[in-house]
Amino acid sequence: MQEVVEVAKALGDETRLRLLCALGERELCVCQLFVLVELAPSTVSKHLAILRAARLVEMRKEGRWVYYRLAGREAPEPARSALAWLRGRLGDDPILARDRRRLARILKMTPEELCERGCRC
Amino acid sequence: MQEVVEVAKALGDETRLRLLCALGERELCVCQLFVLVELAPSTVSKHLAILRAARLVEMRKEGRWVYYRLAGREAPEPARSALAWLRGRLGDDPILARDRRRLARILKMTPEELCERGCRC
DNA sequence: ATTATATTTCGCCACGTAACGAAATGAGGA
DNA sequence: TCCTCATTTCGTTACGTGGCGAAATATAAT
Repeated sequence: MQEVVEVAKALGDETRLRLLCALGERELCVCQLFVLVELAPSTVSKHLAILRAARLVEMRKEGRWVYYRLAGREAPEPARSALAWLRGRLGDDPILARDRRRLARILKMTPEELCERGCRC
Repeated sequence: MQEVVEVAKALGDETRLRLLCALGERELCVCQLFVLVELAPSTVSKHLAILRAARLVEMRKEGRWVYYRLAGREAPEPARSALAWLRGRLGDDPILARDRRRLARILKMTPEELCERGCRC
């Protein structure tokens, strides 16, 4: 049961849902994520740690950058089915729609470019 | 999205999962529920209000007693699918197993008997 | 080696929330 | 009507959580 509680708690926050939604189609670098949600790097890092503890996302280090992606086949059932539940439920939200538009622009830059333009990561 | 956040928050608490699990098979009176989870009536009442706000349960008044049950067909999609998600995920937990045993004994009494025996609701 | 920089950890503050008991509410019964 | 009693609401307290900036960590580049 504790595992279910942890997953549900992780999903019970608007910022974390935005992050999961952004990761729906592709993996993203932390610097792309905090530019997207417009919060301090430390704040986004903490959110990602919570999602990771609930096994909803996985991470991958590449040089100076850290990439996050949604949990895959090897994730425990509660997390996997929760992601499936989410996918069906986050269709037409104005905040998420705005995020998708902003993300499209962010994706036109590589993490290198994004950070050089004074995102001051 | 706010609706999804509210449902997830409601599910992110052990006591509330125990209540939902107990309501899985049948409706129950508040006095049965707080005897089950061994918390103060006011505490259980608040948990039920949170579950009700998230549309995960419905209530029915009958005389002095109030009965709660899981939300049915007329509940909004996020709540209904969340309950379906839950059902598959709360199988073999020791706390829930204990609750089932205790609930079997509680169900042998009517709410009248339960309250007369000094449950001091 | 030293510096620069992407991310995380830590310490703090403001706010949310779970617990309780006391008081309020509301429905029956006397 | 007045009283009883099941439930909810209110007020309080302790603890959890989201936010930030500063310091620590780790990796590349010079």
